Amino acid sequence: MVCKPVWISTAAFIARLPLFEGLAPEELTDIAGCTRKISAVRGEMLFHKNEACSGLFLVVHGQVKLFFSSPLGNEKILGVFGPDQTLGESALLQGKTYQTYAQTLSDCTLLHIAKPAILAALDRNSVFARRIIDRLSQSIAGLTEEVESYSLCSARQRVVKYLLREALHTRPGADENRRRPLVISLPTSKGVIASCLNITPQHFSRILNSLSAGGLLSVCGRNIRIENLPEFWRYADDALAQPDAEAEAASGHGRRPSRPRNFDTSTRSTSAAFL
Amino acid sequence: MVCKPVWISTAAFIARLPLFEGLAPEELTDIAGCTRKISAVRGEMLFHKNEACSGLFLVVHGQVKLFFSSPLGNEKILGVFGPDQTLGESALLQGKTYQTYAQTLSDCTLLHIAKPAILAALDRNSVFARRIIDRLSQSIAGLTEEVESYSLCSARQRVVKYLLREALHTRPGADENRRRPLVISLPTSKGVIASCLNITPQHFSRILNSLSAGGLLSVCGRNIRIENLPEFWRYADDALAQPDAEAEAASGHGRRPSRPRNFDTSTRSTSAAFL
DNA sequence: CGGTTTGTTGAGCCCTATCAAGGTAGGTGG
DNA sequence: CCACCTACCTTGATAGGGCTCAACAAACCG
Repeated sequence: MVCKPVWISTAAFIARLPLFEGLAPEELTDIAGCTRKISAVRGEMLFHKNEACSGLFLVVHGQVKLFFSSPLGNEKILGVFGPDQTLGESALLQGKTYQTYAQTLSDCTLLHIAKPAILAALDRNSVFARRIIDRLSQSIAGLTEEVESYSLCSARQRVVKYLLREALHTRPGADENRRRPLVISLPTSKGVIASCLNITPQHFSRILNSLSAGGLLSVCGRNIRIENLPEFWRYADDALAQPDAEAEAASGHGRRPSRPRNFDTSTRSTSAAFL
Repeated sequence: MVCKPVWISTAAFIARLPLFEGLAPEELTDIAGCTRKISAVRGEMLFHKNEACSGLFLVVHGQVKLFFSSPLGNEKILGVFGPDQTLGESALLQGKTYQTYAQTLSDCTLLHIAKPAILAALDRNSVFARRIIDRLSQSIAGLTEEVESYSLCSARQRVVKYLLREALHTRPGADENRRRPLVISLPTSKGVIASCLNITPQHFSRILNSLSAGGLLSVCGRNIRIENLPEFWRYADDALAQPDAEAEAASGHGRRPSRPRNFDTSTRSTSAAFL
């Protein structure tokens, strides 16, 4: 069912990407010259945590996961990357080591652009630099949102938000007033998605069930139909920890709005500078 | 104990910062020309979430917190920023809106550099661009680490790791083999730190107690003395959820009246089986 | 000295993880 | 075509980490 793409030249593939748009032809050929093609089977490691970063990875075809792993063997997936996406930007540009592991989720074709080529382009071309900066900023925005989700949202809400995002991604036109059911198909396995959302597969399954029981959606394998979009939005916006959809809202004990807390007069600052 | 700094020219203050190092004098004066000084009392909002970003904030004196807030009034602090640190880089460079709220934790002096000045410098000076890129990458590294912590570490471990980081920050030389106790003083209130670590103040307090009962550290107000550094490291490295250290010790004493200004070393013998 | 902010302690409960089996589905070989 | 294997997913039971609620103690401040 997955059709192997016809292989075109690396230069052509690179030139096609928004990231490299506007580079001069000779700059592109420079970069293409420092690029090598990688074919990886499913389950192959692309890089390890704490490994020195050698360049930028570019997914041509297939899926790659970025993840952490604890000594106990637990793993947390930071994200899944598909065609035309890049891996390892931040490590590359910090001149440091990778912070995560990267492993293919399926057979993959990748390009690897050597570090010096990127750095050279960065120095020479301010438009390219600007584009890199945009990209890093978006990364920050995404991570920040993730932290917000973990901190302020329940697992249920994270699931709802995820589905909503996914839905709008597949059909950008569908706005919140749209009444018609919206069908989305999960981009990868449920287990992987669960890990991305920082919950266990079991819990994810139960949440989906519960939402289904509440009439919000219906599940059929990896296809999910959102039956009640407005309710979805309502749920995502509220930070209300909704009692189980079918368990009745009888116990309406909302949490007490806590006063903003803790001022302080000392001078130092906490952790390393974010933002 | 906090001494109000003598006010020097904004140009001089800016030139002093690593971020702007290497800029030509006229570039610096350009930037200084677009900079205004802000004096804020404690509790003042610097910006709101979803507000358009007008420029870069620079802390001269005082502390500012970056935080999210849920409809329920719960708040999660992303970070606390002190003298010489900057706020809002990523929003600025994405050309988008702020993702967090910013509020002063104490009376503050700040500088605000208008957006166009930064963007211009970025375009003109590739060294500056490079420095911004480094900074954004560091941001990403920090946030990534944060996500890792939330995903793979218990609250206890996050506390230990935080203290360790703080300890090494105040005394960089102290390496893990050092046996001597290490005293650190928390840079801000415990409530704020708890929020940064994504736990409640109550839980934070209990964890500190438990670590104290285990002989790992002793607490006196905002001063914390790490008694057993190697054990700290061991704990931070393992992802093991250690069984409660003082389960048996609980019956020992009801409470420990804290003595002002002095560490209380007498509370208990350290012979209690830990681990 | 009273009011306010900050920190501690106790009791109870809920969300979520863990452990442990089952189902299902797709691919492979007989 | 069926048996079998290996992911992948679901379901059930149980427990525990961390939060909530509620006081109270301590420190701070004018």
